[in-house]
Amino acid sequence: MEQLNSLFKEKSLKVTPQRYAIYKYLKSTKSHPSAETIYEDLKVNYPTMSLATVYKTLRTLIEIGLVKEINVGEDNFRYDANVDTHPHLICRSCSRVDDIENYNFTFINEEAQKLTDYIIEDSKLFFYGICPECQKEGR
Amino acid sequence: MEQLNSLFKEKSLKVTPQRYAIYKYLKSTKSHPSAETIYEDLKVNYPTMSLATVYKTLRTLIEIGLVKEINVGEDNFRYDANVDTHPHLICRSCSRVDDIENYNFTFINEEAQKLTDYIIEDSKLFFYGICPECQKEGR
DNA sequence: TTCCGTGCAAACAATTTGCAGAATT
DNA sequence: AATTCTGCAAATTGTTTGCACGGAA
Repeated sequence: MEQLNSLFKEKSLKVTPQRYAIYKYLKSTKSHPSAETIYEDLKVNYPTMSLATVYKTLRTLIEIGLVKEINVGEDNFRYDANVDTHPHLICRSCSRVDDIENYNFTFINEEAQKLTDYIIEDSKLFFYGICPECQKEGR
Repeated sequence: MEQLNSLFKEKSLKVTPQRYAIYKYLKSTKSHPSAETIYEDLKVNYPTMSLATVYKTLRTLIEIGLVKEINVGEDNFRYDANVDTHPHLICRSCSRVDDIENYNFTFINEEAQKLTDYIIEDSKLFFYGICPECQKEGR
């Protein structure tokens, strides 16, 4: 949360309860929720929270680099407060999205840099398959 | 086009001028167009073409595996008739999308497989940076 | 003749925007 | 006190759907 406070001060953005709650929520989960899901979950404790505020806050957090936006092939975006570049696992049966952690994939950026005249700054890597739970269910 | 003809026959789908044109267009370009762009470009020669038909055809082509859908972080999807798994380069200045070809990245699937209990079937890899043209323009 | 596809318009869903009132600095 | 943010509703945009007509098998 210190990151939020100091970065907001620096950019002269206001730390409102809504913004705080949204960022804290994203920091606390690994489920890569959509805006709608964030909204639904926060509404319980923040009954006046509006979906528009969720979207506006997410946009702000993305702009200052505290959140990343991903699209795994659905009709909506998902949000992740883990901004370290890391691969995602997407289950094509239940649509859950997991992280691959503790493994450094950044070498692929360097690998790609050798193959192109682009200046490569970042990458997104998605693996598609079947999660352990769905395998057990025989899906 | 043989792929289209034989696959369509197999699935008892009809090869209409619209479907043929959309697939031929996608096969002929490396620009990863959106549905809207495909529609605009084909309208010149197919004045009765409808955007709904473009969407329906793309859905059909995806289902039989002749086209892949990608989302590079924009508000819409882009379509690619190169269905071999290959990485994409996205310019964060002009939004163009290029391919990385002639390099096999599939080893990352195997690499990821070691790190997870998912059954990994496919992957999507996007590199973000600045394309050569935008570099020249100093963007 | 049957079935499937097209194209129009309407429907839908995700996201953005405008603005008045409210809260933060 | 000044500025920024919230929350509502309306607007916008990308995509899908329903359905009558047309055309291919």
